[in-house]
Amino acid sequence: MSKKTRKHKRILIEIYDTLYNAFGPQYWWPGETPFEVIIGAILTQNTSWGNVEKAINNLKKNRVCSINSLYKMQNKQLAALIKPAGYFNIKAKRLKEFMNFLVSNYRGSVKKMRTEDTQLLRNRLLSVNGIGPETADSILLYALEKPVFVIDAYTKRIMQRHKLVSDKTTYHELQTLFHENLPQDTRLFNEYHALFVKLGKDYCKTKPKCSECPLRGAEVIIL
DNA sequence: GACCAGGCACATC
DNA sequence: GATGTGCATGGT
Repeated sequence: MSKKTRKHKRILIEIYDTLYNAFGPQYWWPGETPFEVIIGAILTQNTSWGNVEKAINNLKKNRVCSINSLYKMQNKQLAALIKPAGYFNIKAKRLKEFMNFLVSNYRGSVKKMRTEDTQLLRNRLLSVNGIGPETADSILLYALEKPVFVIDAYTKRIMQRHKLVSDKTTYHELQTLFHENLPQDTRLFNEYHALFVKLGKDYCKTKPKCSECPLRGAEVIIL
């Protein structure tokens, strides 16, 4: 192992330890079932989680938070129920696209989907209209418990602000960094990403609060 | 009232 | 390949 690689590993673990010590376990994903996690992953695209919860509660109140119900439901009706999550027309379509995918490829069974090879499944998810890299990886990690590191706006922003990666780093490059320098551990990837979001929400928004940030001082390491 | 939030697809150059 | 735009609600 090269000196540089060892450094990367050390820094990524240090960041994790720092965040974990500061915030403790985050108990992610906030969802009761794998299916609900998937719904949330699609609804939370560019949207605050509070609004997503409202939308999911609407589905539950109307007893339609299931594959069968959503598969059969009209786009228009679904859009009305998920309205609080924003982009409701496009998200209704995306949810239905996923239901079609699940029914036609895995007989509507999340469990069956889970037995699919991870790389293959990721590619198939990406081919579904409305599922991009982050949504696919959120589904793989949080709904299906595959060791896949999720990169989101917070992850990118935090890593860039601390000069841990360049401004032009792509989703794939950033993900590869975590995959190559951490043990392939679902629990670790789960907690790590959740901690990034916690840090992002509390300290690393567009207007950062750097003076109180647990990661202050970790600014000058370039990977 | 502006700005932002746990993206993605599509158009255009 | 890079860059711009539409999608939309609810909280700060």
